[in-house]
Order: sequence, then C-alpha cells, then structure tokens
Amino acid sequence: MRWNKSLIPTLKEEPADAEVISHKLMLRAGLIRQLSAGLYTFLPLGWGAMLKIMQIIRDEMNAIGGQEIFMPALNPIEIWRETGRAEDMAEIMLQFTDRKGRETCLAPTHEEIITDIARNEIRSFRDLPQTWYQIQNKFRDEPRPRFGLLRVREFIMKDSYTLCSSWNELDTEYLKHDYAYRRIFTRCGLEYIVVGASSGLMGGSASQEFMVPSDAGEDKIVFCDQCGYSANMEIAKSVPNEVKFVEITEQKKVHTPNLRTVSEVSQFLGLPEHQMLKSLIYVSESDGKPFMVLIRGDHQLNEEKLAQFVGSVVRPAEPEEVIQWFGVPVGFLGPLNTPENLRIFLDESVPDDEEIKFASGANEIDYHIVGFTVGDIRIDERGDFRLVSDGEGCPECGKKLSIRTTIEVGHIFKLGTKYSEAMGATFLDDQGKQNPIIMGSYGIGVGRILASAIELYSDDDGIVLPITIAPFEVIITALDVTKPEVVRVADKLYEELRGKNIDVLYDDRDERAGVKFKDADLIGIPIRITVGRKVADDIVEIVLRRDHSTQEVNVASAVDKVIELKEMLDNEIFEKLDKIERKWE
RNA sequence: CGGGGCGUGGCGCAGUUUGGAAGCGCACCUGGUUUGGGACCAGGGGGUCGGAGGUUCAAAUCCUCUCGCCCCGACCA
Repeated sequence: MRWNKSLIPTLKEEPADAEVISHKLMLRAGLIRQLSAGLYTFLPLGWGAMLKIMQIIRDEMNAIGGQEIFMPALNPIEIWRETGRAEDMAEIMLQFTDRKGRETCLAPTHEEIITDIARNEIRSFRDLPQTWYQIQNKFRDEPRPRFGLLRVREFIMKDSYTLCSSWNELDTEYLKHDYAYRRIFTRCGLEYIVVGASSGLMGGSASQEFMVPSDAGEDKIVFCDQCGYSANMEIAKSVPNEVKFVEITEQKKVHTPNLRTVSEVSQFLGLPEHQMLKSLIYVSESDGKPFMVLIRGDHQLNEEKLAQFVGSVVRPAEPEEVIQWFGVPVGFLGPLNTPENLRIFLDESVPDDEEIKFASGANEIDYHIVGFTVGDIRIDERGDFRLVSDGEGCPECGKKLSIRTTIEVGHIFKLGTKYSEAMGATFLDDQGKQNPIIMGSYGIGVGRILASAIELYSDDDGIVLPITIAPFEVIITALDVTKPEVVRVADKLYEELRGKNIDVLYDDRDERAGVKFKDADLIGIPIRITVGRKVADDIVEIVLRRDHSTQEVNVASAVDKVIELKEMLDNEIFEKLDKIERKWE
C-alpha cells in the first residue's frame, strides 16, 4: 500500500480522552477512531492488524477440526428466555422492539443459537463430536466501557462451541481448544498465563482463562512462582497468614458509640482486626432471601465464591434493608441473637478453637459483644468465602503467592448440558437412548489481542508490533521523493517485495525525513527500509523497529536481507510453538 | 446507578472567577526558502463556544434543564 493517498491519520499530540498506552497509541498511530463510548472504527492499519489476528485464529481453529459458520447477531429474545439468560444477562443485553413489535436483542454471545442449530440438526451420536466457530461482532451494554479496545460495547469475538456425546469427548475437545488457544496467543506474539477461572453466567463445570500480564488489565490473577499454581482471583485459594489471638477472659457487651468499622472497633477494644468477625448481610437474587456471612476482620469477602456457594447471583443488602430486617445499622451486626430463619455461613479460615474468642456487633445500636467462640454461633454451613491477598501461602506448596493485573484475552468453558437440557438438544446414543448433548464454549477477544500486544510492546517512539500481527511487515521510507533515483529504487523494492508476498507499506509522501521516521516508528512496522541519499552509492538502510539496529546493504541484496530478517522475526515466535503439547493424545 | 472532571475550528488548549468585537499552538490551503529524526518566512480558509430555554442593552462567560465524553466507585459494615 502506498501511504500518500492512504487513510493513516497519525497524531502528533496525545488524545485527551485516552488513559492506557494501547488506547493512546492506537489513536495516535491512526489504527482506530472512536465513534461513541465503547464504539470504535478500525481504520486501515488497525483493521489490517485485526485481519492478521483473525487469520491466525482461523488457521488454528481449522487445525483442530473447527468449522467456520456465521450466526445472526440480531436475535429474537424468545430464544434467550428458553435458558433463562434473557433474565440473567438483562443488565448487559441490548434489547429493543422492532417495528412489528417483536422483542429483539443483539447477541452478547451465542450458546442459545448454537443449541438451536444443534437441536434441529443433530440426531445421533454418529454426528458427534462437532466443533463450530465464528468470528463475529458481539454486543454488550457494558455499564462502563473504558481503556480503548479493552472494554467496549461492540467487539469482535471468535466464539466456538463443541458438541459431544460423552464427558470424555468433551475433555478431548476442551484440551484441543486449550492447545489451539496457546498456539494462537503464541503466534500473536503475546505473553500469557493460563489460569483456572469462574464460569460465572456461562454456567458449567470447569473453565480456564488466558491472561496477558498488564497493568491496563481489569482482572487480577493469583499465582505461585514455585509450583506454578495459578487462578483468577475470583476462585483463588490460599493459606492465610498465621496470626496470634489475644486472650479474652470473659464474654461481655461493650458500649461502642458510633464505632462501626472493623478498624475503629478493634482499635477501641484493643483487639487485633483478625479477632473481629465481620458480619456481612447478602441477598440471594434467586429467592430474594438474606443470609449472613462471617469472615475474619482482616479478610475480605469474595463475592464470586459466595455466589458459587449459594448457587445464585448475590448482592450486598442495602443499609435500609438491614435496618428493616435487623433493627440495627450494618456497623453493629453480629452473629449472636440473630433471627432463627437467617442462614449463617462461616468462612473456613475462622478457627473454631474453644480458646479463641472473637468480637463482633451485638445487634444492638452502639454495642459490640466481646469474648465468644465459633461454638457459640448457630452456623448453617462453612465454606471458602475469602478473597486471597498478596503474600499469602500457596494452597499447593505453601510458598508465597503473588497477585498480578491481567487482560483476559481468551476463556474456555466446559458447559456440560445446561443449554442442551434447557432447549432440548439431544442425540440418540449407541443404545438408542436419548441424551442431552454435552457442550463446551470457547471465546477469544480479537481486539483485546491487538490492544494487549500494544500494551506489551511499545516504547517512547510508539508501537512495536510482533511481525505476525503487524498490518505490514515492512515499511519503505523514501526520503525526498523529489529525487528521481530515490523514487526509482523505492518503487523497485516495493514491487519486488510485493512479488515475494511481503506485506509492505510504501511511504511515498512528499514529507521531510523527520516526519516520516517519526510516523514509521509510531505505527510500529517491524522492518524499515530507508531509501535516501545513499542510493547514489547504491546503498539503502534496513532498520529493525524494536531496537533501531541498522544495517546498510546494496540495493540488489536488500530484498533478500529483508526476507532474512522477516524469517528471523517469524522464527522467534514460531520456535515457541514446539513447546505446546497435544495433551489429548 | 453514585461521586468527580470536561465539552470553545480536524487535534491539543486559553478565555468563564469579575458579562462588553472568539483567541493560541499544531494540522490544512497559496507562494517562497529548506530537505536524514515531527523546518522556516509571508499570506489565507475554517468555529451554531455540545443542545434548549431563561436573565440582560449585551452571554462562551450568569441561571435552569438536557445531551455527550472521560475518570473513580458500584462489596468489606
């Protein structure tokens, strides 16, 4: 492509509305433009990179037997009601009524549509397994789009779905996806960590996320350097730090006027925070009933774990609700003298030793109770409700855990039969018996791959894209296009490289050298050929974007040299593929 | 949804406190000089000051409503 008439609107100044590096650079380098909150247009350079990424995805999906299809993004809401997700996803689903009065939505994902195809087309175990995928726009009415392409309302996702006749078959298809995903992210040049994750609104038994370490991310993962344990913070476990408990001799009620927080009360009582019991009131969204969760005062609640435990989305009770139900403000809630029908859950890390005594609210305004044991509490169930914090012990090996902010670029789920049962997608097994199809679901955020690559690879001059996803592999910077010999050589190199199937951008603009160098660095094309005054001596320069290392070569050998560098850069990435195992074989 | 910030040529901003002729830098157009890391000189085009209503002799500026964008939060009692 020739730059002169191309839509590559680079910006000298930083856009005011961009916060994270990838967002700033994508705007500055002319990859994207914003239409509205969470809605972006891909301009030629951005779309070029997206197409590269999508081609890698297609390659790898096809390699594990995936068949590409394309489903409507516009869905009748009725099909979403069949699984109950019209309700569950109501918050993020864009819905409207069309002109004939039909209730319609823009699909945030496609399990229901896939299951519909499956129930219409799949009859026998002989038809299974199947892997269907598409690359398509998804719509999610995010409460708060942000960080450029990292959280948007309309985005391109590769979503695939496996249909199996047995759980073993599902395990295989899941491992194949794990393999394909590792290859995809590796080929895109990303660093990533695979973690165990919560399946959230998708449902199902197991899931893994593919996370790119980056401060721009919105997810936190917990990992152990020693043994390799890793998990999303939402489900991560840990061994809490050892703490000492102060001896308390008698149980008594203490006047604690206006002291509501754990730290206020523990200071007032002269007790460590871990000897307080936090009494949190949550409400199960499925039955609307409140329940109490008790955790140590120095710990934090993990809502995701709680939701999994009670089997429903949960929300913290409103302060007004607490006063209405318990007659006290939240700051004075405690586990003793609670209503009989209130379920009480205790975090498993709270010791139930007879000798260890706790303090908590007294369920009476301005009073706390000091000196009770876990045995004094009417506990319904115990479970793991804690949020892991940095430096706690690894649940596998006991060494210290670390926490890292990451970008989620992929997520794979073993769905099981949640959708097939709800929608009646069945097959006949070899005994002639009808069974629900066993499903898996697998997603990749295409735009997030691009954004996280830029988060990983940039410098003060701009983007430094991995060659595999760069919209162009080579840029020819022709300096002073008013000189015929410069143009002649640059034109020749351009045609030759294109003839060798190299993706090359030809900067043929009548601009000063500084402008062209700055722009070339900004947009991050991996290899640059500078055609300038040295053509008089039959010489051009070849420069690598990542370190600006430069070599001068004869015009005649320039194409070979470029191909050599391209292969070197490609190989650096492809070498890593050898380490990825085919675990299902 | 709660809190905060911001809407002024394509981009980045000043002007708003204290009402009185819409400005600056970049970009763009013309001419000239330049030409290897975001050139210089001269001339020029382009703005319903987010929108609506109000106050006033007079509104970018004050008041009311509204729309949009960005940031923090939406859980720790």
